Amino acid sequence: MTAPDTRITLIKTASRLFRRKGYSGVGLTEILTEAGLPKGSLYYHFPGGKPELAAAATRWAGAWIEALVQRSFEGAETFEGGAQAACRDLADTLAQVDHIEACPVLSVLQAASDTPLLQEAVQEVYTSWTEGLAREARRLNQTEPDAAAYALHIRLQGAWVMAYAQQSQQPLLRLADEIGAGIG
Amino acid sequence: MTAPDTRITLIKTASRLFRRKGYSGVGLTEILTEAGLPKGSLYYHFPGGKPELAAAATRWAGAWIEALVQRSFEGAETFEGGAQAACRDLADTLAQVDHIEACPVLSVLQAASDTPLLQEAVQEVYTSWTEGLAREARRLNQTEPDAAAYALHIRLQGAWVMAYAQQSQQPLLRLADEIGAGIG
DNA sequence: ACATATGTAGACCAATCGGTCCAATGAGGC
DNA sequence: GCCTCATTGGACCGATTGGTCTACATATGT
Repeated sequence: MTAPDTRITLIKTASRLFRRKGYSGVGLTEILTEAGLPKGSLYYHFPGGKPELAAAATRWAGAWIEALVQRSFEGAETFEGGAQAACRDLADTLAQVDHIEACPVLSVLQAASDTPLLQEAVQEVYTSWTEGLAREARRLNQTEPDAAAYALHIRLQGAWVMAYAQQSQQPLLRLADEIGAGIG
Repeated sequence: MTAPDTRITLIKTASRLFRRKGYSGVGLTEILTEAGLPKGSLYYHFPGGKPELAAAATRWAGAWIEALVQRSFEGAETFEGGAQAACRDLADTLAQVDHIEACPVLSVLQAASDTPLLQEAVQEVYTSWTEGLAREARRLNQTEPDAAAYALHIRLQGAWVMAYAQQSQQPLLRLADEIGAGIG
């Protein structure tokens, strides 16, 4: 396996497992077994160990979701329309496997309180999401684009939590409907 | 220490630690040390071990938050007013200590995927919250009370996540303002 | 052909994990 | 005084934790 492949394999595997059991719920051995790699590779690519791997996984997953949302907004002509599309695309993506997975960033958040590296990574991703949404809001001539972006971010977060807890895409679809109906 | 005291001490201590580090991030030894109790007591009161303790802690914390929100709604004359009060009361409660703590139910959620006892407890609490809010919505003659309750629940969840990530009560206060301004 | 650098492979470590088990304690009924 | 039963105290267990260290494979440049 070539070097860059090993790195990205570790990141993807770690991210997937963190989403299922949370940062502290996954051991290095489990990650390495699933990735089919020895411990030496991990500590070669991530000398900082588990926290550094998790920070990289958080940023990688964060960028992936941001790209997904941005794609949803591409065809939209209003901010509301884009927001609805984002909710539905996210719902569909989550429903592609039998188990609804948690937000990869959230799944790592509760371990961030005593891991500065993770704290930084999470805040960076969240900030980037809000800014990305605000950019779309401005592009679509939304009044108060920053407030609208922030509000949407929060609702997506909340709906995803509920979707994960209930193991159903319904909360996200319901959010899309609410946005369409203009429910505050 | 009398029997009921021991039980509630364990629940409170566990809930507090789970909020900081998540279910998997806290060991039984840490809980017992903080509680000043031996292992025998834990397995006497919670024969099911850590999962059973966590389920009890989730329900206890869930009821506590539900009571807080209900109190916020008591003086309200509109659903929006009650929602604003709930956001602000929650923000104030979280700001009473230097560190903004996570939602106790959320802090246990990511461990629920392979722990049926926890899965049940979390779903029970979330359902109870939504129903409680819906009751207030009906009392205050909100049109579509169920939808309004669900929407508020989701926004509170999301805002709390952001508040925890940013270690600031601002997201919750901002949500209160949005509700007042009628931003969708 | 040889030296060097880049990764991989995995044995090994102390510390901690959740859990089990039983002896000691102490209050209440008789 | 004694018996009983609820509860506490804590030693102990095998498994797993994150992390370290060294030996080895492979590729590349000369």
